[in-house]
This record gives sequence, structure tokens and C-alpha cells, in this order.
Amino acid sequence: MAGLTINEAAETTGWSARMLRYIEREGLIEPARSSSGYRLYGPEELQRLRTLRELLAEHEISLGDVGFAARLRRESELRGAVETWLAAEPRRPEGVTANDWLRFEQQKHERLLAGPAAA
Amino acid sequence: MAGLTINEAAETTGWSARMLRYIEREGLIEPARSSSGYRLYGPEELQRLRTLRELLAEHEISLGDVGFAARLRRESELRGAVETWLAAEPRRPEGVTANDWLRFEQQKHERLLAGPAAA
DNA sequence: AAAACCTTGACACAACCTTGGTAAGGTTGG
DNA sequence: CCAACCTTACCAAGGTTGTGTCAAGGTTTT
Repeated sequence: MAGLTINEAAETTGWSARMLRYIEREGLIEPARSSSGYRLYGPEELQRLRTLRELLAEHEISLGDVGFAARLRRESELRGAVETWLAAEPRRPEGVTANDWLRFEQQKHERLLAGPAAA
Repeated sequence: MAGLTINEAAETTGWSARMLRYIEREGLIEPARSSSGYRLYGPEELQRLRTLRELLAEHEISLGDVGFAARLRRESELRGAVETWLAAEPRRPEGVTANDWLRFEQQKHERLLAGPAAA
């Protein structure tokens, strides 16, 4: 038996068994499974569950937020699109007219969306 | 009058005036204000509003998600904490015992949370 | 000064998120 | 073989999101 079952893991991490399943569905921590389908939490998963608790407690964020951050890390196209949008803050440099800037930003965005080149 | 008022901006961007206020409260797009408090949307804001629409339409994400990404970009300590947690995927390299890895990850996390050094 | 805007604040509502519970059924250990 | 677990799949309550609408009051335009 290589790992704790879900209720044991809940015990040592402070999460409820229910929440461990929810966290899994969010794509955050997916434990191994036994041949019969039981979840088996190893030391790494247990530690990650504990630090996840700290992370949520210390900053004003939700599980969904962490899930989205994980998604950003996996889906490079999404990450690129979001970064591009965020990078286009309305802080245009001096000496550049609004229209020039606008055209530049628009083309940059189109370039990025056009090619599935991101990595 | 340097900019469109909220209903004019709504007209050209496809958002409702209500949603423009909502988007502002989410910290995503904060237009300038006239001396009497009217929102004034410039070309950059209008373009960002349009690309925001595309972003949401093309990927399965919410306004709150984009707001969280914006927060990650602004709050470096939060970004560091989330990145550290995500980076600790349970894919430990061969030849390293689980305990070694665990200790390493834990210390890394503590180091990062300890100092407000992030930038 | 009246019409046509804008502001914030509130009520409303469907759809979803977060969590807990419970039920029907498979697994495991004594 | 039976108690004590595990699994998935639902129901449910309370909070959040996304959106509209309306009210009371200031501003701009004609």
C-alpha cells in the first residue's frame, strides 16, 4: 500500500475528504490510484496539500484562482493571450500618438492569435 | 472633451454600460474621469475593451480569471508564492528520494515566504 | 430650465462555486 | 463474511458572478 487513503490524507492535511476530491477535479493535485481505484496520496501530495492550505490562508485567493494559474502554466496559447492583453496597459510612451500605439497593439495581438506558435 | 462617455463607449465596444462599471471594479480597465466625475474612455481603453471581449470569447475564462492574472502581475509576492507552489509538481527527478525532495521543497517555500525580497 | 446625459447605490435573478451530506455499490482486512 | 473503508453520483444551502433595472441626485446641452 504505497500511500495514504483519502480519509487518512484528509486527517493529516486538514482538508476534508470532500475537498480533496474537489481539489483533484480542479486539476491541482491528482493522486495515484490503486488497482481498484482508491486514491493513494504520497508524501509529495501531502506536502503540497499542506502548502496549498497556507497559500490560500496567507493571500486573498481561492482554489479556483490557483486552478486558473495552473491552467495558465499548462495552456501556453491561453497564457500568451492573457499576457498580451495585460501587457497592453494604457501607459503609452511619450511622443507616440494614441493611434500609432493602437495600431501597434492591435497588430501584435493579431500576430499572436494568428499563429499557434507559442510554446 | 477627451474621450467617450460610458454609453458611447458601450456602443462601440459591445459591452453594456453596466458591465463597463463592473469591469472597472474588477480592476481591469479604469478610464480617466472628467472634473465632475464622468468616465472618459480613450482609444486605448476602447481597444482594450474590444480585445477583452475576444479574449473571453475565445478561451474558456471569466472576467475574474483575468482579474486574478492582473493581480498576479501587480503583486509580486503573491506571484512568487503561487509560482513556487505550482513549480513543486510531484515529478521528482530520478535518484532523489521523496524525503530529500520534500525537505528541499519545504525549505524553498519557507525561504520565499520569509523575505519580502520578490520583485 | 428642460431634456438628456452621468454618478453611486440598491434590489433582483439565473447560473455557477464551494462544501457538506447521503445513497448505492465495490474493496479490504480481521 | 462483516465492519469499515473506498468509489461515483446526486441533492442542497449559502456565497459569488454576471447582468438588468430603477431611484435619487449632479452635469451638460440645447
